[in-house]
Amino acid sequence: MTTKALSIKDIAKKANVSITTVSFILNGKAVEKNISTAVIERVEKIIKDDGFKPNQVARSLRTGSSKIIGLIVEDISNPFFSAIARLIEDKAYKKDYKIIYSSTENHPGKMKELINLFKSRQVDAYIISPALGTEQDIQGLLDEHKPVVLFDRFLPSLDVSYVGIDHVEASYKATEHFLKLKKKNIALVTIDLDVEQVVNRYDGYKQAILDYNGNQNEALVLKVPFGQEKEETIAQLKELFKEHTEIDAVLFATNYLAISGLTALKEMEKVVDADFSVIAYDDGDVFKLHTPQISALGQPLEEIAERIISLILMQLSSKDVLKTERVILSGELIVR
Amino acid sequence: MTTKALSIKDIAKKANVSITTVSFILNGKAVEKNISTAVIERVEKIIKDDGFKPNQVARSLRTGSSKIIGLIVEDISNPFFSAIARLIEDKAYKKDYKIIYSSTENHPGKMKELINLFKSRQVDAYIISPALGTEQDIQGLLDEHKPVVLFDRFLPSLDVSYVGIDHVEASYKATEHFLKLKKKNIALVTIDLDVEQVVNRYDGYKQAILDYNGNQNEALVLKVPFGQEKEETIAQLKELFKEHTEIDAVLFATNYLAISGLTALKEMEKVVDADFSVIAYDDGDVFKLHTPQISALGQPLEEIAERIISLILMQLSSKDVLKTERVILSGELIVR
DNA sequence: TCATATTAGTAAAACGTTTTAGTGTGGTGA
DNA sequence: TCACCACACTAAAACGTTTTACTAATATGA
Repeated sequence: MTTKALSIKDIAKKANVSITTVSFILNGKAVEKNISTAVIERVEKIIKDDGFKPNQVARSLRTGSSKIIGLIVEDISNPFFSAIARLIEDKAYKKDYKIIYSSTENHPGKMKELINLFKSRQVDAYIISPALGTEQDIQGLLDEHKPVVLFDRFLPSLDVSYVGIDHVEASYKATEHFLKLKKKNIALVTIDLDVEQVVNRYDGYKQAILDYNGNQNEALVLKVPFGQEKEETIAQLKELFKEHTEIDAVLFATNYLAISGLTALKEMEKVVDADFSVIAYDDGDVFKLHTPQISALGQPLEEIAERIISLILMQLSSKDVLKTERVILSGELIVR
Repeated sequence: MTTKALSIKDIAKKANVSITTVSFILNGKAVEKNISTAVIERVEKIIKDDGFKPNQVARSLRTGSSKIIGLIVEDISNPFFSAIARLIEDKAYKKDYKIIYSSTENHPGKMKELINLFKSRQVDAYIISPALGTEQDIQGLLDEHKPVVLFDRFLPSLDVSYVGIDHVEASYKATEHFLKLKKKNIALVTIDLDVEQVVNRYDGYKQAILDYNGNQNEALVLKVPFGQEKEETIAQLKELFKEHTEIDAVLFATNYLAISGLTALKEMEKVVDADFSVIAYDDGDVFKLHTPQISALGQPLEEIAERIISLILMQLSSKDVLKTERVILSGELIVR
């Protein structure tokens, strides 16, 4: 039963033509290369009847390209990333590209390893949600003129294409919403990381309070250490809410912080209501089904995926290096 | 800046040895092949200093294996699958295997396409959560003696390894829990699909009611059409709950059905409480944070991933075809 | 001293494609 | 009739490895 896979040679033999001819036909170069329609049809019939599929590995070796796009995210099991992955995969598939992915798991060395691994597999393009300190690794790809698109997180020191949302605007909108509801003591729960998209969320929050002459109080800004255990975060949050009973609104800067926050509140038996409002970054079933429903800053997942893929495909289909493009989309405040 | 990647030839030239020698060293066959330690050290130093990484594509072409495992699921953005994917990826990575994945999206033809694509990429092994009607495709892989492990869903007609949980037992446990709480009218919300793991959930439910002399009522079993739009499902559920006000407990047979169910209840303003209990299949933050908290049948994700990978690796490392193994784990009823 | 082992390596084929540089035939124009 | 071109196709190199079969030199045993 173990039949060795057919090769182009078998097809050539069967059709009584050369390997070259079969290859031309396979690659749609038949007319251009003056292959007669009779031969084309004969060969195509055999290919179809025998179900011959060219060996992509050999093809990659020869052409240097693989029709594979590498996707590197921090954690594929984060709903935001898995949703994006699914959408990207779907769109890429339609253009005959496959996705090979990996999670970096906040492990600093892993990015370099992954990039090397992907390179040795002759991956054609890279879609990366970059961790801190991976600038050089990504610059390496750019130096080799590989198509690269960053998303979700941006590295300002790199001249590279990017798709993401305007985090200043998004957290401004959320904070503004609180202020219009006459909230006086708005807390921000964010992470302790000096990267653009985190800083931006903080900036939008601060700017809104400033513009509305709100109550500025650094004590209400909690910066959770990056990568900290969930239990620890919950404990910290409980303390915040206990110490600062004046808090009447909280903006959580990531979806998992919001989940930890809601867990903390639940454990404290503190309810979310008109006197204590919450907005979460990224939307999800958890927030929709929560009692009461939780307002959220939704990211336009479909559009993010669409833009990423079209940037990648443009670079892939162009002979020369295109100039980088930064796509900044708007988050949507979903008031519940 | 565009430096062509180094090849084994460059290393050989630089070290003044043959390509063969470098290859032997790279593959740890140096001593076996009587290469002197002096040469080994010299070559290894050059490899390290120059950061040479062998081209995996060429290696695959020659050896016929790729160090890639294909993962095929219905939808990577389903939290159950993305959680498993993450765990599998992590464990595979440690053994130097990478994952290439795809979602079949309930599209019947896509499985065959994907398998062909993966074959043409010389994927070494397959981890599949099979959709209905894909028996022949998977049998094709078995015929070629490719390592295959199914998970989550099983295809009884195939002699293939499998990792999953005992769904009869799980839904029995859930239903039994309801019965011990003196529930009289226990509804089951499941999907209208004639596959083992779905039928099993139904069987466990029925058996428990039988064993406890409970109230058997087919009208309380809702079989939602597979692949139906969420809105439609919610409407159906509302109708069920409206028509049958006697229902005092509901077991949802999948996580997304539970989410639709909770949404329906929320929209009807019907609360989950002592008089109306709910158990969801698969655990998640949604259920933990729900008010009240929702009991769930948790699957041992870590162990499932562990078992899948170890089955795959065993098959991969064995010369001959191993006999198939079916690993049936227990789901855990998390009472909240 | 001669045959034989052992040591330390290498040349070349093979994996399955793509692509460059041909080849041989028949037709056309002058 | 000769030069040239279009047409229809092909031989062989190349991509970067692994692996088989070999060589040449030295060591060993009788």
